[in-house]
Amino acid sequence: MNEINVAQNEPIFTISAAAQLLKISVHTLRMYEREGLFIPYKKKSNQRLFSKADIERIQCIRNAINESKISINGIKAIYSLIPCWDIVKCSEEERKNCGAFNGEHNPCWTYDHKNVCKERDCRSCEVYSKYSECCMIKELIKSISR
Amino acid sequence: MNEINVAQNEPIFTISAAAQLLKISVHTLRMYEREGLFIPYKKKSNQRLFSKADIERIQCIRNAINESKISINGIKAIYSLIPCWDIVKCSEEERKNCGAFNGEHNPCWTYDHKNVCKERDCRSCEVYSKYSECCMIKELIKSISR
DNA sequence: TATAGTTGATATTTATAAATATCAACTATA
DNA sequence: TATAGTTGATATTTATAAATATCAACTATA
Repeated sequence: MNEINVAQNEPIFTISAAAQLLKISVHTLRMYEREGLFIPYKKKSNQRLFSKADIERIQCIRNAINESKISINGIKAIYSLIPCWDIVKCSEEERKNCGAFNGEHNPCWTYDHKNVCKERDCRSCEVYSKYSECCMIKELIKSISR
Repeated sequence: MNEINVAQNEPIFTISAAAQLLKISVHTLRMYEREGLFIPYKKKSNQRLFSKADIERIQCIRNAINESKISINGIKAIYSLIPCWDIVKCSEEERKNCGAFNGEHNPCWTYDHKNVCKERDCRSCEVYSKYSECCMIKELIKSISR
């Protein structure tokens, strides 16, 4: 009953398995990672592992690129609009010196964090994991404007 | 004193003048318009006219495409995240049937409006005119999350 | 310990978005 | 009323982002 039902965030797929599931090459996957579109789990040996949630996230990135014709830099710019400050509740002072808060080209998880985010693991941070789909970002903006 | 200082929103430049100022072709300008990136003023004869504000707006679009490498569809997706509903203060009911509120691919001003926006002229609407620069959109998201 | 898979880095190819060109019909302005 | 500019529509070119290929060194696993 639970050999099939693996937890959504359990890193179980190797890069080649992930590539097969997504029908793309391992090179493409590494390129997306280098661009900061996702953060895979890494073993001590530096080998990447992907969870089901990772696969879904990357599928969403694929759709944005191939169907919606949004360039990789466009996706990064959209990710940079996620109101992370509202989710992690960082201080005024912290925001002043935060590249993520002040930038508009890169997702927050691509920055070296000094503040409240330093202790956080971006991969399990709500900013990264919950709002991975483009449609979720607009929903988030809607929810904070209530 | 005021022959030089023309109002920012006065439509004074023909398409060829605008193209010269922006160092692009009139074809490219018409393409951007067809994509819904901007709305020029139109004379009764259907001829376009551009204001200084229009030129600035299009310069910002150019930078996004050429410097930031964001595709046209990427820019459209970013524009679609502008919380117009929070600016025009439309009702719950109106939001339910609004393509702009529910979509995530196109700027609100590219939709046929039925609601509160029907009476509004998008070109002079704050949603369109005030948040034309990409950096302003993040600022807007910040301001509504206070 | 041998084989299959992984790492990052760089170089090359390809797919296509963005830009340009061309057209005949229409409009502005001198 | 003649010329220069505009309109939209379609066809073509080009610039480059995205994808792929190749490499030697390293790691996993049977």
